[in-house]
Amino acid sequence: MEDVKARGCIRKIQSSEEDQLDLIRGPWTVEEDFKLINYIAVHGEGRWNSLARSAGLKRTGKSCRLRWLNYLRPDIRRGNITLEEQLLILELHSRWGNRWSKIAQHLPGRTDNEIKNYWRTRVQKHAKQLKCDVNSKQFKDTVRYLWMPRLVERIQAASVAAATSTTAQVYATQQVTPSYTPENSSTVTAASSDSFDAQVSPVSDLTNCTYNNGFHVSNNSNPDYGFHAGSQVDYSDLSDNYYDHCGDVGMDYQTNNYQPLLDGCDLSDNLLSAEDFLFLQQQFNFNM
DNA sequence: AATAGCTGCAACCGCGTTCTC
DNA sequence: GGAGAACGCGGTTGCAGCTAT
Repeated sequence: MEDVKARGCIRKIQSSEEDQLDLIRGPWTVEEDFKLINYIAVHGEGRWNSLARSAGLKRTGKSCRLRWLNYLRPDIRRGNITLEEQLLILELHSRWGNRWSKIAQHLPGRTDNEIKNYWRTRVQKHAKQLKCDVNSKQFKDTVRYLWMPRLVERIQAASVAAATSTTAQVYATQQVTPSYTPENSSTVTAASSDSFDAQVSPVSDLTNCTYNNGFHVSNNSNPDYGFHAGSQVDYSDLSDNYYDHCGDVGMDYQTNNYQPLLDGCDLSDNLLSAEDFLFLQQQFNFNM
């Protein structure tokens, strides 16, 4: 557990009403965490204002809820955002925009706050480096036609590497079904009524796509999407939605199909090489 | 070694929506 | 049906730790 006491001072809420209650704000202490965890273990969550009082916490209900949901919940998945998660975030954000909570529903163990922070600190950083607006069509195209294919490449590479080393042993000893084979790539239907959820195909569809030189996007059985190796990118000639052809991105979280790819993958953040950036900057300057 | 600038992320805030009485 | 409370979401802030100079 993080030593929250190490962070900043604890301040009192200024408003008179809350001042009377002697409410605390700022970083949570270990003691407060224990109080909250223990109380929820016995009484369950919800009714946060009364929960805060009953648990003896001098916090607002909001603060307790946030602490629980974003940090203390037992199913919180900590650590770096994996390549698969990055891919999913990019895809879902392209569909839903800043609907962080909705996006988080598709990344078990990740909170909306974490995804939001990831977007602001990593994705927006790339947009800034490219000197373009994160909401611009050009940047969205970059994400879709360069960044996402790069991620797919790296997922494939990690998958291959894992398969040739320890994965076989894991499969043999744990009887884990190998992931993303055509045979087991059955469609998963999720509970939500959103169009995305209606048919969530496994990532095998996605990784069937081939990428040449980072800019050529093609598919064994699908039409070309506008990028060609050695040629300039023609943004005006792009398909409206590459994934309409390449298959909906989606991870099968409900089976073992997902977990093998999560293990041992490269977690570094260098998604776009210097060459990529130079190329893209030239593209942006050309189009401005 | 000092420090200025940057990064990542936990926590807060405001506001719209949903729930409860 | 209405009012107030509670909840949930997206945007923003503040600060510890890291990096560059």
